[in-house]
Formats: sequence, C-alpha cells, structure tokens
Amino acid sequence: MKGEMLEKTYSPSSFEEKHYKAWMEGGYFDPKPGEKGTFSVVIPPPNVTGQLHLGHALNHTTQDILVRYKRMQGFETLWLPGTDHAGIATQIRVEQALREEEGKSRHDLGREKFTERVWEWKEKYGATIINQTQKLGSSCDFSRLRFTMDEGLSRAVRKTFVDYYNKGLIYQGYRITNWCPHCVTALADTEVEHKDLDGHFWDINYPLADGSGYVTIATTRPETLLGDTALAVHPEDERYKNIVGKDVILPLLGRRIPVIADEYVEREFGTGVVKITPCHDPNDFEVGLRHDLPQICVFDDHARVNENGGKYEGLERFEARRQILADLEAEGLLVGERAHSHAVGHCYRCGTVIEPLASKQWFVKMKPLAEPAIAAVKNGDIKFVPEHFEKIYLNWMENIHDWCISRQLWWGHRIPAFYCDDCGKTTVSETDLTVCPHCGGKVRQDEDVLDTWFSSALWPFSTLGWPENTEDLARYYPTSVLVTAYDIITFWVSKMIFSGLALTDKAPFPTVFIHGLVRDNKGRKMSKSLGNGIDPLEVVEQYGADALRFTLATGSTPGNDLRFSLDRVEASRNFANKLWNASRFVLMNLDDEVAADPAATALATEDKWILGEFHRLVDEVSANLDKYEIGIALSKLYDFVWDIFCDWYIELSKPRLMNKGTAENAAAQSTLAYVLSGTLKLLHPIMPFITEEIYQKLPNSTSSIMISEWPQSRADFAFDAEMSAMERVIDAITAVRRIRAEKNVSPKVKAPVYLKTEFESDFSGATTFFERLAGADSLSFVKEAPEGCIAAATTASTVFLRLSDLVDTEAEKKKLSAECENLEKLILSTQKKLDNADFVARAPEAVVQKERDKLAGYEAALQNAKDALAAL
RNA sequence: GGAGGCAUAGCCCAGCUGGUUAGAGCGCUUGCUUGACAUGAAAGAGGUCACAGGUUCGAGUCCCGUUGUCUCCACCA
Repeated sequence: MKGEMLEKTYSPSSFEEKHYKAWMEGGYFDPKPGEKGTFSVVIPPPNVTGQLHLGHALNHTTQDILVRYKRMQGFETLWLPGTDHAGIATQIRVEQALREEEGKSRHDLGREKFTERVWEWKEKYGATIINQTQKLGSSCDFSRLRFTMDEGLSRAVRKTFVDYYNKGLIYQGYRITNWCPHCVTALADTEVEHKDLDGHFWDINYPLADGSGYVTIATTRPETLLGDTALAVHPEDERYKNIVGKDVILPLLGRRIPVIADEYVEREFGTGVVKITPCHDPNDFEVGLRHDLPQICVFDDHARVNENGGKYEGLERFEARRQILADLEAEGLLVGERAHSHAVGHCYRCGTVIEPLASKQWFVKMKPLAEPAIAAVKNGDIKFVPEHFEKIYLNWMENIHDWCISRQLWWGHRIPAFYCDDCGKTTVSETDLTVCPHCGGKVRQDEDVLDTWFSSALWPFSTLGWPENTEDLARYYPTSVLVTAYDIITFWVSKMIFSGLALTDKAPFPTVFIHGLVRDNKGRKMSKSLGNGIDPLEVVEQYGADALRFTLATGSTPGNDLRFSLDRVEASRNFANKLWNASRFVLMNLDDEVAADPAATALATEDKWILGEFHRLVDEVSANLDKYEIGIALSKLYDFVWDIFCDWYIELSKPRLMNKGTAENAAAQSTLAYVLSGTLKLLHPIMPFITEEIYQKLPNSTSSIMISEWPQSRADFAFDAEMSAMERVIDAITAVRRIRAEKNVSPKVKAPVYLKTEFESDFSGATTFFERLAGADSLSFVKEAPEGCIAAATTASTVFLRLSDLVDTEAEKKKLSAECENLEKLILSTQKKLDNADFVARAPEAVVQKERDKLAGYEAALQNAKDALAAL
C-alpha cells in the first residue's frame, strides 16, 4: 500500500507468499501480447523422482531472470513449466518404496497395478516440485503445465515413432546392449558411466585340439569363457600364423572352437590372442557376425549363469568368476595374473556393473538425423553460450552411434509396435491395434517402453501442441532460449536439436545458455550419499528466496560450477537488508506527493550526479542481460546500491531532506524516489519479492513492479560535468577521512579543512558535505599550503587538515615522499608509453588520449603532493 | 585413448571484444552506540595474476609448451 512504512526489520517470509499469490491471481505469468514480439522458454522438466535441489534452483533462477527481464521490456513472454516421467529413475524409486513399505516387488502387483502406483507417486512429487518452483518465485505460466506422459505429449511421441519408422529411421535389431542386471533393462550408451577400476588380467591356456600344445589368451572377464565360440589372432601376426584354422578345446566345458584371424585383434595388447564371446562383448559380436560364429549366451537377465554354463548354472557372474578361476587353477590352465586398470561401465541410476548382453532392441538410425543437427550449430542457427560448449556437442554428434530406445520397463511410453502371431508381421501404429491389418489375426503390443529422452527430445514443441497446428505452436515456437546445465548437453540438448529439425523443420531454439553444477563449499557434488545436499526450501525459509536467487545468480560465470555456502547466502541476505533499510529511509522522508520526474525539479549537483550514475547503470545492466552476463549485471547493481546510492547519495541528500517544504527538498525527494524506483526495477528480475514489497509503497508506483516498464535510457540525464564534480568532492572527502582515520582522530573532534584546487566551483555547494561526512567545522579555499597542517593529495585537489597537536612531521614527510615517488614512477611509465612512437601511431586515438589524461592527472596529483610536502 | 574446463589476495570468486595504479565478498587489522541499517558505517593490510616461451607499441586477457586439478566422451580383450 502506498505511503505505508516498511517493517523495521527485513523478514522475507512475511511477504513472499503474499506477492506470489497476487502475481498468480493477477495473471501476470500468462503471456500478454506486446509490440516487441514473443519471448518463450520451456523449462527443463525436472524428474518426478523426488524433490528439487539447488541445481534446479540455479536453473530456475536463471530462467526467471531472463523471463522477468523480457516481460518488463514489453515482450509477450511465456515460460512453460512441466515435469518429466524419467522412466528408469522413477520406476526404481517406486519399486524401492514398494519393497520397503510392503515387501512387494512390481511383479507382485503386475504391470497395470504397478503403473497406477507410479502415477500416484507422480501426482505427489509433481505437486511438490510445482510448490518448490513457486516458492523460488518462478514466473511460469502454470495454466500450460505439461508432463511428458500427458495425453498430448504421448500422441507426439507416437507420431514421432511412426514417422521415424516409416522413414526407415527406426529399426529393430539383435545387438549387444548395455544391460543393467539390477534394473533389468537395456541402457543407452549415455546412461552408462565408465569408471576406471583396478581389475586383473588373467592369462589362460587353451589346449590345442590336436594335442600339440597350448594357446595363451589374456582376459579381464574369465567368466565369459563359458560363451566363447572362437579365439582370434591378427591375420599378420607371425607368432600365430600356424595356429589359424586349428581348433582348441574350451577349458572347463571341453567344447571345440576354432582359431580365426581378424584385424580387430591388436598384436601388442595382452598376448595377442583374444577369446571371442559374441553374446557378451560388442566387439566380439561384430567379429562373430563376420566369421559366422555361433552365439552362445551364458547369462540370464539378472546376470546369473544360465543353462549354457554347464555346472556353473545359477551362479551370479562374479561368483562364477571366482569358481572358474579356481577350477582353471586346479587344472593348471591359469598361467598368469597381473593387475590391470580398465574402464568398467556402471548403470547411471543404480551403479551396478553393466553386462553387455545380446538382445533384440529398437534403435534410431542416427547418422541422417545428426547431419542437419551438426550443420545447424556450425552455421550459427544455434549458438551455445558460452561458446566452447558447442565443441562438446559437436564432438558427440560427429561420433554418433545409433540410439537404443527400447527399455524393459513398465513406466513410460509403450512402444507402439504390434506383433501378429498369425502372419508374423509387425505393425507400427499411432493408434492402438487389436487386430492385424495384414491378416486380421490377433496382435499383441511390444512389452517395452521408450527411453525417457525420446519424449523429452520433443519437449520444446510437444508442450506447445505439436503435432497439432495449435496457436501456441505458431506463436511460441521456436522458443527463444534454452537454459540448462552442461551435464545434460548430450543427453537432452542434442536430442531436442535433431528432433526439432527432423520433425518441425526448425531449430527449437537459437540459443543454448549453459550453466554449471552447484557444488558444496568444498567443491564436491551434492549428493544424498555424502549427506551434503542442501534443500533450497530450507534456505528460502531462513534467508528468503531473494537471497538464494541472488547467491545463485552471482555465484559464477556462465558454464562454470558454483560452490554453494551459507556464508554467501548470508552476504546476499545482507544486501537485501541494506536495500530494505535504504528504502525505509527514503520512504520515511517522502511526502505523499513527489514529482515523478526529477527533471521537473530544481536539481542539485548531487542529484544530477546520481541520476547520471543511475542511467549509466540502466544502459549497462540492460546490455549485460542481453548478453546473458547476469553475474556482471548483478555486481554492478550491488555496487550501485551499496557504494553509490547508500554510502554516498543518501548521505548527501540528508541535509536537504531535513529542510521540508523547500524546492531543494522537493528535488531531493523526487531524485530519491526516482532512483530507488528505477533501481528496484533493475533488481526485480533477480530479487522479485523484496523489490515488489518496497515498490508498492513508493508514491509514484502503479500496479505491480512485475508488469512495470523496464527503465529506459535518457539522454537528458547524461550529466557529465556534475558527475566529474561530485567525483572530485568525494575524493577530497575520502582524503580527509583517511587522514583522520590514520591519526585516530575522534569523530567528536572537528577540524577546519583547507582546500587547494583548480576546481573551486565544483566545491561551492559542498561545505555541508565536508561538515557532515569529513568532520570539518569549516571549509575554506587556499592558494598556498597553510602551515602546520597534514595534507593529502587527490587528482583534483589537495586537502589540508589542521591537527597541530597530532602532527608527526617526520612521518608525514615520509608518507608524502613515498607518494611522490609512486606518482613519479607512474608518470615515468606513462610518459614512456607516450614517447613510444609506435604506441602513438598504432594504438587507437581514444586509448592514447586516455593515457594523456592519465599523465595530466598524475602530474597534478604530484604537484599537489609536493605542495603538501612543502607545507610541513 | 580422445576432447574440454579450471589455475588471480588467507578462503570463495569477478575481470566482457588485449590498453585499470589488477577488483568484490568472507576473513583479518585499527578506531566508531552520528536520528535507514552492528544483517551497519570509516579507514587499512594482503596478489612476482601456476611455470617457461612466443605474438604485439602494449598480455591476467591471444598462441605454444610444462605442471597441477576437475569434467565429459570412448566397444582395446
């Protein structure tokens, strides 16, 4: 309410909820048609696995800053929120809960009942996520909330699958896939985390069938020996030429297998002989195909040895390894063991060691999709900010593998492929089928679901209604920018790009703005297991959403990780508190009627100075935000509010504020209100709540700050002369303070200040300032240095303080001499630069002029310092 | 094995297209209950910008190499 005072202490929890509610009710988050065009962003949908962490908070804050900024600038702004079903991740969580709470597995419930449970889970955590998003102040349009398994999005998924299939981009193949025996599903390459583990290399002798000796192979996984169908050597390896074509006896099982030659074998590695297990190694699989070798799978879905493993049947894979090694040892066939560190794949969700397993899966042919996606980035249609992330993207895209999209899960989009047992044909269909379109026989749908990323790949357009030709799609697609962390570039960003190009013929966004990961104060990733995770809501409760947002927004440069510590949040909160108290002061001194435009009042030098500073800030902050330099914009705002507005302007304004009813008082009020109001607007995208709370109480505010107009540039407020004048005054006051501080002069002791300067007129209205801010009981101008004074030199003036009792002449002489020396050095180096013909000739004129000005400044300061010295 | 990031004050980080006497915050030192704020205000100490070369009139900033560190990608058994 206007005219009302602010509470004495800043307590964000007392008003944050109120304002958020008002924004929602006012419909301010919905896009409003504007002349400047549209600005749209889709949120990277958080997984419905649980709650939001600080990484999400960073992501959301970044987007909200951009969105609020654009909205205030008059763009028709849409920020579309939503959540992701997150296939494996969510299913695992629900299975875990089911086991812990009821001791049941998903199989006990059956597919339908289990899926219902997951939907319940989704409702619960989806709501939590929305609630958290709102607590952070995110200005999303919740009327357009989406979920990857919504009806509309599911239609988009089906349409995509069928389109790709009809274009020959989707195929089914019997391939080696990354198999997680714990999750019991195939994983995409990107879902496998490789970690270097200390393992062993075992040398095993395979007896030649003709009894002429042994062939020694080296392996890291002896248990797969059960599925060996050949040994391989390099065709040009002289050592083994004689055994190619011979047979060897597979140890333990006694099977006869051939020795073949294949160029895949590296002669220098191991013993130069490789066992070939087509079913359990991707390379061996290829070799097997080339040589028409039988495929013998020896593990089941849980990575236990199956019926092909003879007496090892039923053993878990690592137990089988121990047994087999022991047995080989007993038979004298194990002839060597040495330490060997190698990369082992782990499931990114549960951490289980991946088992490469041959199985039938669905794949997307990537080459044709990747090509336009590479071109779009190379030709600049899509830009990464910071730029270097495009290398990561391109590196991945250029080395693309086909994408395994089927998952042996229940939670997700079921693959729309229908198999007919009668005619054996497969039909892929956008609608559910019960009978075979070829023979009329009964069909059954594929049991598997699609990879989660298959649906999130469509997110920028499926959320807007694609494949329907909706109004939203026409208005807001392509989106304006995508904001996400770098760890998800290959998972998600790349897939949205090729999907958008393939399905909508357009890049889904022109810019990808990448941020880093939030780490703890020791630089470690935040995780449950380390117990170092911080709940964003706890931070919000303790310090306020604005302080959290401020911390996240200033924490790092784009693309770099951010170390999070509560110390930093506290500093942000202190900034909010500073702003709060400054605003309180301003409000306390404002009348009900204040001129909205200070230009209409009798402005003092200091008013013009702050107005000039403020408008310089407006231009810079806008330019920084346009370039996604949020941290830079924010640090300028911080400095302006604290160092310029609070520490100087407010202090300078006080004398006039006490003098009510005068023209100069009116000018001070108007300037204070104008600058504060404008500053709040500049801060609003970053700190929406506190700025709203204060703004509403300012005399000339209309409606909510959220929908107020972003400050404009003003040529009539470029007060260059006044800005220089005030800088001279400030320098001089600082110089006096420095002397007093160094001499430990009590604030109660007043002393006359003498000023020797060429810029006397700049100081004409400054006497009060010296009295209030520099402990002066008088200010007078001198042409010569007065005697018995301590002096300090600035660029524009020399100040003299008469503190006769305290003067330590020798110490002062030393100090001033040191300063003279320093200035002489600076003059010398600047002079040297200017004497350099190359510099003067080649450097831009502005740079040269700057050096000349600098030199003049140093010389003046030196003269001032010398005067001071002479006076002692 | 490939690719990339980072290395600046005791700590955590800025430093935008090369031109500043290299900057904040936290911490530290000295003195301060001045009527917005001790979640404050005044002043101050503290840096051979990892190391070694190069380009340039000029390098914390660009290039090459070295070292340290982090990350991503990768089917060497």
